Amino acid sequence: MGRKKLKIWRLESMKSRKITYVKRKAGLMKKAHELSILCDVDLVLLMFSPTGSPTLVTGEKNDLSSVVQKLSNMTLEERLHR
Amino acid sequence: MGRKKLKIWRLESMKSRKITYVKRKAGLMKKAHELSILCDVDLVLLMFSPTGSPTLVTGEKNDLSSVVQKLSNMTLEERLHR
DNA sequence: AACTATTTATAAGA
DNA sequence: TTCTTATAAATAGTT
Repeated sequence: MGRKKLKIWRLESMKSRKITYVKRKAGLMKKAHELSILCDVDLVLLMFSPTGSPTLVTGEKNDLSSVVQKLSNMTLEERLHR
Repeated sequence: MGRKKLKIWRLESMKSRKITYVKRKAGLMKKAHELSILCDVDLVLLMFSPTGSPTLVTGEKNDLSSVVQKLSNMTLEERLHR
């Protein structure tokens, strides 16, 4: 989107990275939330701004630790069967 | 996007949820990866399909546990100062 | 912080 | 179920 096609590599200036982060973070949060609602799935999105400020998005049902735990358990189970 | 505007609430049929999950998951993963590259930030995206299959996306530098740990530490620090 | 030209994602359909 | 395409949505550069 936008006036010109953007190449996906690290933006040179910190100023650009901050501006782009704010814009794209909003879009990503919206998309993550929509996916969790539409498809009724557990989801966690954790990101840190260029200055280190954290943002956490989770679906309706579960918090960060329980979802991470869910993955840990599953990975463990899968390991037992492979 | 798409031929018609979609209302954001739980899709009725499991079939729809599965189809929509596959499509939107791909978009969300792409966006998450782009954000981490463009803005050079740590990021974790963890989601489960309607049938429970997990997908994990992380930025280049960090894995799931280190990023979750980073948040834990930060939250702890912030609590100490509030 | 708001605008808008343009790119990108995707809901339906094939 | 993979591909197409009309349309909605996101956003890069601008103001």
